[in-house]
Amino acid sequence: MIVETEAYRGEEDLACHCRAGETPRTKIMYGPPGRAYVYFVYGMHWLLNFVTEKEGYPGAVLIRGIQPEEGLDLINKRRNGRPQKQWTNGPAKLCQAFGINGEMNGIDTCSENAIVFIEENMDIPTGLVQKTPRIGLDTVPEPWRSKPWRFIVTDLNSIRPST
DNA sequence: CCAGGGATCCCCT
DNA sequence: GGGGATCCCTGGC
Repeated sequence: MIVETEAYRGEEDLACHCRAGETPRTKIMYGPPGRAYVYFVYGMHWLLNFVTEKEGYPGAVLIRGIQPEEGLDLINKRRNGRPQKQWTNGPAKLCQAFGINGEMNGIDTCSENAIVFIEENMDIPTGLVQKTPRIGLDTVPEPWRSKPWRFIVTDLNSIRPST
């Protein structure tokens, strides 16, 4: 279950990779929605996004946190035996947990046999979704640094009782 | 518990 | 040539 996301939208959004226009790195974001945009940061981490805007207008949603429901043994192994709370509570952590890397960049997540896809599960009440500024934008000018385009599910226990 | 810094490399300037 | 949509370990308190 996806519990934390961030939105990046348009070349005018100076926090978005597309601020530099269409380049080999960003071209996926200019394509049709539903594709995976997977990129590499800090020399060691992969981050997963889903393209969200219509073809020709760049935009994507970064997946920053998930709650795993299946494959816990595999995730535990991939996360190197760390405490369960640290398995998928970060954009690079969940990519490691899912085995997501640059080979998945650009795949159509809506196609029949996509290895990365989103499955509709339940509606989360908007009252349980908190909005905050996006993370890691210390060098990004205003107003983009403060745009409340990060979304986190609060009070997870009211959706799914803790085990 | 929190703050600080190193790891490490692709892409853009 | 430099910075980055991060993570993890260390040291201090």
